[in-house]
Amino acid sequence: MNKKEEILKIASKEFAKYGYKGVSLENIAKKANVTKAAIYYYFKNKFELYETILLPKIEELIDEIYSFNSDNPIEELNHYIHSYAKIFKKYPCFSSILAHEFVDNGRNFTENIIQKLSKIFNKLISILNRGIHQGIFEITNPFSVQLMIVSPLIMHQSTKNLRKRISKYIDIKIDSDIEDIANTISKKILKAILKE
Amino acid sequence: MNKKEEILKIASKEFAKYGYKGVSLENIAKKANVTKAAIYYYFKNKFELYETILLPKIEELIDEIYSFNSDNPIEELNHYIHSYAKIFKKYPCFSSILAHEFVDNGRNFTENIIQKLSKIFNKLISILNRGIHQGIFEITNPFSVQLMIVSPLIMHQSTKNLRKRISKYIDIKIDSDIEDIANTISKKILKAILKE
DNA sequence: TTAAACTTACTAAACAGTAAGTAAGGTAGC
DNA sequence: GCTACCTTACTTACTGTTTAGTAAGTTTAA
Repeated sequence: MNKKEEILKIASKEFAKYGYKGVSLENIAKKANVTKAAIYYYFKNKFELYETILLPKIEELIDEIYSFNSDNPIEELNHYIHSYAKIFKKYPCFSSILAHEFVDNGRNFTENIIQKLSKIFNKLISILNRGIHQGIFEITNPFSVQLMIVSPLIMHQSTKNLRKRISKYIDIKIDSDIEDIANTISKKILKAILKE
Repeated sequence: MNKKEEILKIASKEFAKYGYKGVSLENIAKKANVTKAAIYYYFKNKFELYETILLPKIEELIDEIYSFNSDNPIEELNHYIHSYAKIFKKYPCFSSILAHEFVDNGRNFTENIIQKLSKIFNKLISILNRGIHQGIFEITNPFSVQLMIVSPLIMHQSTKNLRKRISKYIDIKIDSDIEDIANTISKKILKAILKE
């Protein structure tokens, strides 16, 4: 593996673990067996390194979400939820980076990134609207639905260790795969917003 | 208002906004119109200041959650969810601090705090178990339910500005009170885990 | 006069970023 | 086929800033 790839690999893990501000380039350099100046040889600054990791994942999520079309809002919502799970599973760092940004109010999101996130959210809105229009969904605030979908998926990844620590005091098994969680969420959300 | 209270007031906001590591005591001092050394006069170190803010809120949440007992798991679950909403509404900084800790895997949680969080989680487990035992709840992983309850409530607070930024690109109204969200979540969760 | 409630002025470490240098390999000109 | 000169891919050693934390001194009120 060449040095640039090595830097990106280590940096992804670091940003996932500590968030943008918490990451030290010195530390990345040490773990990647290069000097800090080598990072600056490949990337203009800390933010360019960050964006190089983050942007492609957002774009892949958009592609995944928009890759499926159906007249059935239930199928569409299911695909929307599983798109997140699929990309989060493929890039575990991605959901953790998003988690850090969300609690930080997107401090390091450029306007470009905000627009891409809006595009993702727009898809959910159109799914919900069609469902309401077809009379099969209850009227629900899309922001609430988005929060109910994305935050458990994200938190599932980022609270892994915390759950492990808590389970020392409680007799309970740690849950398994993010796709299982996505299935659960998908079923529960559908059950929750379907009209009876 | 005396200086200690002023420091605590400012510090709460700062920890909520930036998380433990992101907070600068120099900055708190400036905003509270004291010197940094004044903070060290009242608090042994940064962590003691943090714990002074965090611990009482956790304890109040425990009290609130355990203040209600019923044989009806539906009522109990509803109370469990609204306990979070009540305390989060009373201390908006609390949910944001929790959010930062959760994405940080509880890096600044002492064993003491972990035990208290376990106690909270235990209540949910016993509610779910009773519901399952009475045959009215589906068998669901309590961690998933906890995530579905707490993460949207927390994220609702911490993504406020982010949602505002996104709504520039999307024609949608920002949702209102956290208690409305709690109501929505409570209804949806119940609908989701109730056996039909 | 003494204790509480601070302030001033510092230290040491960590941080993003940079300037200047260098080793290795390729290329151009003769 | 050999020298001169680039370019790529870095490293060394630094700057300036921000940080948690401290030691020693000062003011104020009982």
